[in-house]
Amino acid sequence: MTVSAESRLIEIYQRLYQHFGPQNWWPADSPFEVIIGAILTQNTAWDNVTKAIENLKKANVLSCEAILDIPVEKLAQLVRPSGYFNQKAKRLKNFYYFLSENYSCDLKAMFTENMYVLRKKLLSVKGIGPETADSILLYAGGFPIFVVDTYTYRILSRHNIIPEETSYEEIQALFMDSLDKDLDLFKEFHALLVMTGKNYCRKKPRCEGCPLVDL
DNA sequence: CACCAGGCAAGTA
DNA sequence: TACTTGCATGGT
Repeated sequence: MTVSAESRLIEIYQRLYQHFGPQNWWPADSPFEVIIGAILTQNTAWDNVTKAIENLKKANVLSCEAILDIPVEKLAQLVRPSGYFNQKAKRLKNFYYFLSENYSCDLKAMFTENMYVLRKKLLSVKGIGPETADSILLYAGGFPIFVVDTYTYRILSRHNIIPEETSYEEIQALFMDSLDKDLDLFKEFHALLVMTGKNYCRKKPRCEGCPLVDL
């Protein structure tokens, strides 16, 4: 990694923060809701996720035990607005089964684990990949780990800060090696990248003809 | 009508 | 290992 890449990230953060201000992510009332949202928002617009979470609230399905008790078909209907509802109902079940078996449904107990040990365990749950695991660790668990998503990749590659083929973990390491390990910084930076990432067109590889945001 | 959204797992060669 | 495909609703 180059020194210039490090300073570019810090510069980008300063500009985004000055322009948009604090985002106060994750938008949720509790760590429980953060985890639900992290699974439901996979490749899905957040507005649809809020509808699904509203359904869960109305049905009073707001605990580890409730998720495990409700039939998967009913759970699927409740989360239907978030798309991929059959898959996501299973994924919610998978995570809360994992939480039940290993930590007696106690999130605080789970978060006493070492960050990277827990990350590996989360990745072993079917339906939890790198971004979902890191979102849970950062925004529900308060661990200083950086969340990488499609916008993060898109912005960095468009501005030629990283090559096209850079992996998730490489991008994550770039941020974590460049920035102070500050929880609020990690939370805000990821949120700001999502905000501005929506302004980038999706075409590959270098989005010929598409304007870049002035970072 | 087409395209996209805060991914991930499973199948194929 | 390196691609490809299925999953699916709702907004623009």
